[in-house]
Amino acid sequence: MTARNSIRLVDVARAAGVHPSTVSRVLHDSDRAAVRPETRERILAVARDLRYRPNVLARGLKTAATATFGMLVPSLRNPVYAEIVRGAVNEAARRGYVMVLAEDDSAVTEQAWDRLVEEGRIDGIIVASAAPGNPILQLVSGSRVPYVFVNRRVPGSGRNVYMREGDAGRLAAEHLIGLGHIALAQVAGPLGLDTASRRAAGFADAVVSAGLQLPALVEAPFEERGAFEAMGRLVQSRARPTGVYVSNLNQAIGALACVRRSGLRVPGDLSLITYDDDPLAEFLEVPLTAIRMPLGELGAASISALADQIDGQPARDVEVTTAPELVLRSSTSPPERLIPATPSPSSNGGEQQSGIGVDQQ
Amino acid sequence: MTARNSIRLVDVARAAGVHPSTVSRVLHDSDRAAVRPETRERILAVARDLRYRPNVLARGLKTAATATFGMLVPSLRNPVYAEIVRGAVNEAARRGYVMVLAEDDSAVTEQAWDRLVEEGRIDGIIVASAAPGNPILQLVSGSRVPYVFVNRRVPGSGRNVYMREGDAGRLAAEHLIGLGHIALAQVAGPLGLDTASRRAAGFADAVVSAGLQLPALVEAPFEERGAFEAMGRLVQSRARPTGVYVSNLNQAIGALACVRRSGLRVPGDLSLITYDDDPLAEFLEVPLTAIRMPLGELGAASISALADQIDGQPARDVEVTTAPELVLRSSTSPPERLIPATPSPSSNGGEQQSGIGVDQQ
DNA sequence: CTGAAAGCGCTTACAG
DNA sequence: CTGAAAGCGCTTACAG
Repeated sequence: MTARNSIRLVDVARAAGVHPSTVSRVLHDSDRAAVRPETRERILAVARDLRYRPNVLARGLKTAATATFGMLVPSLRNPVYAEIVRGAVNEAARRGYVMVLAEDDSAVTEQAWDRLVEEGRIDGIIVASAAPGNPILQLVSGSRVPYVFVNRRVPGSGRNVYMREGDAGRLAAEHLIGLGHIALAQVAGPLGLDTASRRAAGFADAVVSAGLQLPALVEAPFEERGAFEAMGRLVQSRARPTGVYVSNLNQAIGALACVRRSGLRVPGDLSLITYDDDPLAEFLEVPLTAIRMPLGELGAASISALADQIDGQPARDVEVTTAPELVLRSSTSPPERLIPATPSPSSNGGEQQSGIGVDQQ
Repeated sequence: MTARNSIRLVDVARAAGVHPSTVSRVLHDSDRAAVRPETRERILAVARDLRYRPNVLARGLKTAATATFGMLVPSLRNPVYAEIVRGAVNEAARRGYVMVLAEDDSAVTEQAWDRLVEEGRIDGIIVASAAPGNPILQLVSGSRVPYVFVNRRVPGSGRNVYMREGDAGRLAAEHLIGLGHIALAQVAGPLGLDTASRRAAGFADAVVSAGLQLPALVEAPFEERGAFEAMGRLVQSRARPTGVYVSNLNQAIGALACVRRSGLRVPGDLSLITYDDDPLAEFLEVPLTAIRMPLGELGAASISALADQIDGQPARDVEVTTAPELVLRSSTSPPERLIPATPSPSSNGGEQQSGIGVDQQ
């Protein structure tokens, strides 16, 4: 079903009155091909007229290159990965590559691997699904395909492409501290995940550096419900924080729901800042202050890193240095009270009028 | 960079002491291959031991088939497409196919087309980006690659794979009407889009069938801000509706923000039901009643339809008959007032206590 | 500067 | 039941 009935190299050669090898040469060796200018022009013109497109299968068979990259993502649904994928797909296209995508839910890792790598479909692979125990780690290191880990690093691999997650946490901490908060806490992601732990570490680091106490940390999966429950623990703790950093947007939505439910006001009683931004953050009942990350750039960088390896450069870590960006909205403000207190049992919604019972200093 | 240094067919043949063609035969013609059982077993065993994997490039070159499908989506970010893609990727994997994804933002349609189709990379293509004027429509119909339109239909193409969008609208209308609403309206998507128009038509149809007046309709892009504004028009209209159907989740979040801003309560003053469900809908300040669609199934069905074409069956429309499902949450309730009124100018948030100034009948 | 040949790793009639 | 040959559409030394 492929280009069987479309123009082949020989068609171009025939039409231009030259040997196929000559056509191949002008189509490839760009300038340094020893081909007479007029011949080259003629061939190029014919190829254009005929809308000739080389068959990548045939070329790949000969050159042992497919102009295809594979990418393994933990979840196609997660908008964060969608954005990384998009950056990667577009950069790949710019370089003449095409992307094959597979969801690596670990149950089918080996199958995806066989299909992409063992069947020789790809020139390199981007792994966004690294996690402790994921079989992909073995597969990839026991193979000869070029590869790169994106977003979630694998320590010691020397082929990580990642963002400044720590700086995101630091930025969040500095924002809250700058607002006057001293009782800080965070809802972290699963700390076994490289990204989650760096976000958390950066936040804690900046808080401690500012001379404040090590912030409380509750761990939760990267989704609404888990964060709802984790936030519940924070809100009911004796030393209830006034400023909380949440590790992704889904968590933030769950956390916000929890705060609302417990009758506290955001940001009056509790300031909330989240890692990850999205247009919808602006339209929530209290628009979320967020930290925007260069996700598309990250995806593009992973392609560049892979292409470098294929060009023969040794693999190396690459940090996307674009700084995390604070998107200021309404969920953070100076604390209205510095002395931690337990929440009132009343449940009066999350309205945003002036505060009641404020102990502002 | 491909399987150049991995085991080839000849390696298996050599190890099994047979001719390569024999190996190929047992690996392919499944049962009906005229091969002595013991030979076949021996070959199979060797192939397994050597972990032999056929090189798809070589096979594809010979058979003119790549075991790869292409897919064009309007936006990789949109969770709806993410879910369709996921369904497609998984079904493709089940059938031994791999998926190449490209974002069809129309500016690069031709480029993506060249890369996927003209270069002979794929056996068929799934188009999720159909829209009036999109150049893909010409490309696809002027070509010989098997293809299918998914989600957004192209009338008359005879190769649409789609869901019962109309039934979603009907379900929404019936739910609101069942609750006692008589003043209905809808925030529709861009009506030039097949999906948007079917959602809208189904809703209007059910409303009129119930003997009620044709519901007001405002059109908005499929995102928060546009819906926020469109909803504003509805809320300020003289005949303010008490029940509104919104055409996707992003719109619903924008619409909810608008209602909140105008000082109306959901569902007391205004019931809201949305097309599209997502875990986060449950965690909004008022959990959204939603209509869940079989998106993954839709993606899988598009792969099946394409595979059928490749098997030689004529192209045909296929409807995914799984019924839209009502996910009942808190944003819909019986109307507290049947006589439309203009909103009060006060802005007292969107709390959910008992109503004030109710004209219940 | 250009042509002729070999070969990438498969599959598939065709012999025998 | 199995082998030998040709060929898919390219690229790339090697001649000349």
